[in-house]
Amino acid sequence: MSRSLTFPRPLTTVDVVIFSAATDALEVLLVRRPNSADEPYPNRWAIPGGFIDTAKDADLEACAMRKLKEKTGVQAPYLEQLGSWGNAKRDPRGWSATHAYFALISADDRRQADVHPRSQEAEWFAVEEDRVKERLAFDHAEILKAAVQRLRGKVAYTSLPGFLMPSEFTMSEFQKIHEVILGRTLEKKAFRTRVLTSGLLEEVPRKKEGANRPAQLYRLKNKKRPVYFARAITGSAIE
Amino acid sequence: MSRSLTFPRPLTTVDVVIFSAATDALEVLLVRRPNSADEPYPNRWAIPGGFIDTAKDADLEACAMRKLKEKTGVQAPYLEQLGSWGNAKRDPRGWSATHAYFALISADDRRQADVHPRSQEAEWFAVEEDRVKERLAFDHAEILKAAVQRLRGKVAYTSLPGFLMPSEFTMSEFQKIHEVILGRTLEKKAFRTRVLTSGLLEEVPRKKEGANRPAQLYRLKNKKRPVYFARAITGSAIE
DNA sequence: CCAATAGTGTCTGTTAGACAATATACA
DNA sequence: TGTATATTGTCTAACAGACACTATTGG
Repeated sequence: MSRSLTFPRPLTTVDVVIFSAATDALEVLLVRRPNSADEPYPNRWAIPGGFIDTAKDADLEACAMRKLKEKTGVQAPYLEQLGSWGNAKRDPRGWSATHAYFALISADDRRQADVHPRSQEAEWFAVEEDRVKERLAFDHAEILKAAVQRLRGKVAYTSLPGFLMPSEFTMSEFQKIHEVILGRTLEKKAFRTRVLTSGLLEEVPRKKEGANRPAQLYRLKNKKRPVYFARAITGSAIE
Repeated sequence: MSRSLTFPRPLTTVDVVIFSAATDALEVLLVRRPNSADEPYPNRWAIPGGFIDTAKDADLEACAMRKLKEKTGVQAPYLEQLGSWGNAKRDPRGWSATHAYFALISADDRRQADVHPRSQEAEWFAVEEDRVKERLAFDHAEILKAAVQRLRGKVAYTSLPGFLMPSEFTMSEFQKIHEVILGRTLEKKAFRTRVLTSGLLEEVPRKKEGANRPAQLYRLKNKKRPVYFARAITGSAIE
């Protein structure tokens, strides 16, 4: 047998930072660690994830999808690899490495996402700046921070926020999500022009009625791939 | 003991895609797999890397640095996490995952980089489009492709090529590297203006002499961090 | 003077940003 | 009519791209 196989193997996990948008905040789904003495960080809130099941998981992404499905019931949202974190100290059980993903859940899926009746306690938490109020298990605060910064960075030059919207939405609602993620207001006309000339959206032959002028409804033309802009919205953090 | 520790652990490696620039091509450092029957892909060219040594490597990045040092002798170039690849099939020895990094080696370091007298045969190969001519071991062709695409994508809106240059260089040389990576020519004036107004470079009080008008020499102002541009050079692939 | 490469002048087109003006609903 | 939100008009500044022109060296 090859010498290499005798190396001690790190513990290997996959974690998925799951974002969704509430009316006026970006939110992240966290799960509570089991309350048992032989588990690390008992009772702490954590990013959903866990060990790779080499029997069930064909590859890393499939494993991430499985975790996502287990926590939210959601099938195919936007899923992107975020990075990996591995060192000797992050898990008291030994040298461990996690492959981190981040997922965007549409407002529609979120309403269906049935977070409670599952094995583990789970809850949506508002993201402020680049963290949540709770102390997280492991190095999950750092991973969450990286996820938020990646998302924020990409908002400046991609259409990622589209994946957080319901199936139909107004331009103002779309702008609002951008503002929530970026943490600052955007100029209305510039935003509309940018979005409309990009061909990212198509009009729905319907308007959203209210106590004021009705707003045109739009939907994503492509629910699979984001659009990349050649120019960033300036002033925002660039990843 | 916690149930989770009984999961079979994937094999875990770290690979480093090491780029450097020749006069008219982007090059990548590959190593030859050992020629022994109990090793997978004997004799094939591969991206340098290997198993994590949980005793020596404090974290993933340290492991990547170690691999880099072992192959090139280079200490601190530009090193960025590229992504991870893991599935049941990529290594015949079992479910395995690799944490891939990519590194940029300056032309100066490359001249010093003493690639041959090491344990393993190593060689620089020209990158064409997003691959090399040789068939690579494992899924390394895919990883290399991702690395090239990432680099190419970032060239459109960052100063990454700066890390491939020697310590002093002319504007034309700098532009040439951009062109080599992007695979197309760039407009001279636009390039110079973009670079010079960005504050990325500073003049060296010296000129490069030749059989024609001498050229101003420049050097990077910041050898650690790349500069991000708000506008991409258009027409190029966006990551 | 010629060849070769370095470097500039100037015009155009695109688009983000600022900000004011107008439009359309309900009460 | 008044209030609220949607949508448009218009001007400016920044900057990439195109392209022609000038500058400076050695031979």
